[in-house]
Amino acid sequence: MKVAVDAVVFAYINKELNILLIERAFEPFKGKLSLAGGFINENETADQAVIRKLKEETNVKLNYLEQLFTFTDVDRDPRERIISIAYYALINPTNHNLEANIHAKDVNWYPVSKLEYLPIAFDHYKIINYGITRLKNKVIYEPIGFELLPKYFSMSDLYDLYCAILGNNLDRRNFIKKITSFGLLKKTKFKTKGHIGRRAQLFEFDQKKYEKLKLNGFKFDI
Amino acid sequence: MKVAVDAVVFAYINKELNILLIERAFEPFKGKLSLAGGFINENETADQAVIRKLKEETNVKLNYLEQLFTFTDVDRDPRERIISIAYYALINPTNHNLEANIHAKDVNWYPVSKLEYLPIAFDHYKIINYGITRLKNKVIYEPIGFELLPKYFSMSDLYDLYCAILGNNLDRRNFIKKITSFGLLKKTKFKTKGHIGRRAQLFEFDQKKYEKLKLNGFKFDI
DNA sequence: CCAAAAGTGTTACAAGTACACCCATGA
DNA sequence: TCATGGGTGTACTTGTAACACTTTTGG
Repeated sequence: MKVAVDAVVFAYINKELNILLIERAFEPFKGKLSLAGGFINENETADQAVIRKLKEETNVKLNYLEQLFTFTDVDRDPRERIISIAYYALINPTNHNLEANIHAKDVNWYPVSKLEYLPIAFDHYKIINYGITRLKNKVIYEPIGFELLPKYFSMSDLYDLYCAILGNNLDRRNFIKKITSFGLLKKTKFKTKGHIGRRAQLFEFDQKKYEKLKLNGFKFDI
Repeated sequence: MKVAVDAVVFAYINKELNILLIERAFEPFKGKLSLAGGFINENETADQAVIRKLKEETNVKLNYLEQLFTFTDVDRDPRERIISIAYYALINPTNHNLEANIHAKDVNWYPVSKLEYLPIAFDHYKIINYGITRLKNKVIYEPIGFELLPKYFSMSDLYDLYCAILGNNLDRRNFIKKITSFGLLKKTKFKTKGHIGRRAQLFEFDQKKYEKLKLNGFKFDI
């Protein structure tokens, strides 16, 4: 019995949630798309294996990594019994430019909205959907959305991101009112530029303040 | 690399949350307490392995089973590299009488409140705490508490259970008001007996109605 | 001056919280 | 008749939801 890791890697590109998939060069499922992943070495944890494999296969750097679920169906790999410890990861725009990566030949971003039309290998479609569900649930009560945005972002960026993840049922004013009420966004001295329309104030998420508040029982909740 | 399962099995006994532990007969950690579990066979899923091992080792029957987390620290077992897919399970009073079980010689229930004083083997203390945290979080937004109670239960049973799990910060009247408002408790024709004081109405959880409501977007939430 | 995106408050309604007394029963 | 646990309602506070116009800016 072998043990592998697989990672559902999310990025926020062109106002859409995207995931990272690799075009397989060999059988089984040659030419189809699969998650990044691979076997765990004897001397590393599963977390370390994910980070190593993502570096090897795609050269992306992760902002956030969390274990998702372990898939153990007996026939999930046609070759032999392989158990997969699945993860999901978030990366921000500084790190998701694949052009800059040497190893990224057959690695690409695919919008979540188009997944159903793609040929996805193994049980990875199931794993991806599990990841999307977890992200939707978690983004509501943990401030992990910021890991998908650049360090400085506008309220509109943040609002659009939440709409992209959750599916548009948010009232813009109420969203801003609530997120502002936590006092976790530091106003920076910067504004957006290079676009039409009014310039937006840029903010920065105050991670340290969040850690402190959390210790005192504060719960982030959109 | 070997793959095992371990289960944090919860029962509600004497108004306290208890977990099932086995006294180890052999080294390593001989005489210490460990979770029920064991290796996964080549032809079974992890879920099936948990059910099989619990039957073999403790003969208890599970009401609810859910994967918790996969623990992969390199040195978590002193003998060799063993990855553990941890589960938590809930069982109700019909099934938690260990006296009736042949294999249950060194298997016992231990109140969660006394865990810190017990000698617990491997990284199982960590796994148990992970399980307790998950149970606390999940019992709030999924109706899994009922799996710890007998089929027919009183409002006081339910209230006491939630207090035992969450730690007493509940207002009795508000709790009953809320849980009643869902309309998921069927009044039975039975009442408690064999105790002093006024007799309590017994209720039954309406699983089918819950499934239906859930499809329509209903969210259980204490 | 126009098109585009940013920014900003109020009101109505729903939900949550705090709180105390009477009832039924068997011993 | 008393001790024990069961059962119930209201007022207040807080949070959520719905909703539209003005401001800034570059072209």
